[in-house]
Amino acid sequence: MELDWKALPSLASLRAFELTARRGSFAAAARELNVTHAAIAQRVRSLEADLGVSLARRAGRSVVLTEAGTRLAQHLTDGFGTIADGVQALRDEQQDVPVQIATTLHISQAVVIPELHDFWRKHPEIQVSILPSREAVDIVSLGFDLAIRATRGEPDWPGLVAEPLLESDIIAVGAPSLVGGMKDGFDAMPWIWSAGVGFEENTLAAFGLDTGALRNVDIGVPSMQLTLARQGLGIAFAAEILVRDELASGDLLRVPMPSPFAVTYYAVTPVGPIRPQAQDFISWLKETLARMSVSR
Amino acid sequence: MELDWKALPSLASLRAFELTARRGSFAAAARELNVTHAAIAQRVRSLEADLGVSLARRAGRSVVLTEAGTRLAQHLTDGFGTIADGVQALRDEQQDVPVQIATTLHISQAVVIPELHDFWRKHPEIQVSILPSREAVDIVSLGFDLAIRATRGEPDWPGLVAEPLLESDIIAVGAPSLVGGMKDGFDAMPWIWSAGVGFEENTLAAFGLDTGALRNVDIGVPSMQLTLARQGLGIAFAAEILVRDELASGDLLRVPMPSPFAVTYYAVTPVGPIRPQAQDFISWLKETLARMSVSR
DNA sequence: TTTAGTTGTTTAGCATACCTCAATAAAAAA
DNA sequence: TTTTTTATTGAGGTATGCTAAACAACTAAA
Repeated sequence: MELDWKALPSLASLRAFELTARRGSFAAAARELNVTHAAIAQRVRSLEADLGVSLARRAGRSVVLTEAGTRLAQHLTDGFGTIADGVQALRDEQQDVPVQIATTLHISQAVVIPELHDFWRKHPEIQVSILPSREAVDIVSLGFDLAIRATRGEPDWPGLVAEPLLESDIIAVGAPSLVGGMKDGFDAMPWIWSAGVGFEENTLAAFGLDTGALRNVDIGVPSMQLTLARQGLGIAFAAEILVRDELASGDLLRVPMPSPFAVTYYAVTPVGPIRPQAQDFISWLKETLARMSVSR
Repeated sequence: MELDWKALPSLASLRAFELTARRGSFAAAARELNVTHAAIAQRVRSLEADLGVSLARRAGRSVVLTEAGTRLAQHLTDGFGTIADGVQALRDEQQDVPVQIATTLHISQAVVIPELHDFWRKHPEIQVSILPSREAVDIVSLGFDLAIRATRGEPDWPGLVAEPLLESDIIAVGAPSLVGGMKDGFDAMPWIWSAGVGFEENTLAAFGLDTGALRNVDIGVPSMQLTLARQGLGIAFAAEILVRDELASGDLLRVPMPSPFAVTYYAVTPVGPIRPQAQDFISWLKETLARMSVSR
């Protein structure tokens, strides 16, 4: 005989009775389900009425199952136990898999890694795996839980969901030896950028610079740009949040040019459900960045 | 590990997903649960969000389970199957037990038995067992499902629940040879009743008769009273509903005295749940008696 | 015995989990 | 192509199941 849902009483009633049977009283079951004992009593009575069988007799202060009730409770405990096992297995097997995060080297070094100890303190059971990569990878087919990406304006990543984390100005920075004391004339200095990369050329244009006439230090590897700037080889631009520490320490100086625009950092996830661990990480990241943001 | 209810997602969501898994589409599951397919889609998505795992992917016109979904569905089908088996076993074992009805000979002969074919036509699977008894028996300790009892005024049977079925006037009847043509002087006729039975003496008093001066035919067995009346041995009183057929056929004539009061028939059940079969019988009885009542 | 604490019962009223409705999109069948 | 079936989404409604509160019944401690 195949499972027929129409023949089953309300699942809430079955749940209430199952726990009552194991705990021996309505009150105990109620505490465990976070409801009042009146609710449990109602469900059990409704189940009795539905089945037309007395399941529990009130014996003084607690309840005693009838013979029929005992047999039913056994089936319920077995059945719900199987269900709980299946759910638990699904949850367990994800517990071990680390949260896989794709992001750029800059973001991970400047923002995520320095604060990670705080996350591990709050969620010691969650493994985190960060993969820094040069360009945006396909997190869906590679099985990543999320990426941290920045973009100017509205995000447009098809098949992905973007949740805003933080907004940060794009600023120009250079080594103190290069920038110190200067007020203008920065278009005569060497700028560190990659020719042919649309975003970088657009950014320079937004600074009011002519990419054609500019002296260009092209290292080809974006992750090295700030390193070069720190060594005084030229002026680079970056999101303020990424260089804040170096500005504070004096390793870099801000070039006195107004920020042409800001970029927004997003937590990007595949459409569909998000693993609880990944959700925990995103929530933590959002809080952390918000805290960093106000302390600017 | 013991079953922990707090770790389980909503049971409605699990139910929706289980049936979706077996039927292969939201729409099919929705039809079987008598809900819209939008409801199913919502439940499944909520389950996915809760677990943080994709369970079903859209594959063209229907849905295909993911690997995780397949495993979960197996547990769910097993678990809910066990539960359904337990419930079904409880229902089956009552199916065979007949509905046990305690009532008086009069009521069963005049009201229940003549209409029983109609009940069997509507509920061929329900067994009915009628026990006619002289006085009210303890239906709780004897395990009866219900009794049919009449009383004047408000019912008062402790430990029992009484549902009104029908009201019927108490009238006086006699054989045509005895009553035919007479207009009054019935207090001079022999009356059939049992001395010492409170209800019968009160009834006579209500008719305006003096039990002390009345000629008394006391047969001792209430079930024989109407038989004696039919044979012309005296005048008896009874509820109108019980003698209607004999009045119609002319076997009995109504004595032209106004009815002093009416009695109400009740379906009486033990407190607590009522077996579905017994409930079916009571519902049928109520309808049947209501139909008989209006055709008076 | 009295008193205090725990538990079950009942009712009315309320809240929210779950559903319907309606409009859209997309795939398969006709 | 048009028609039919199915999934998706968001807004809004409602029935199930809950809370609240007052009571009754029992137990155990004072």
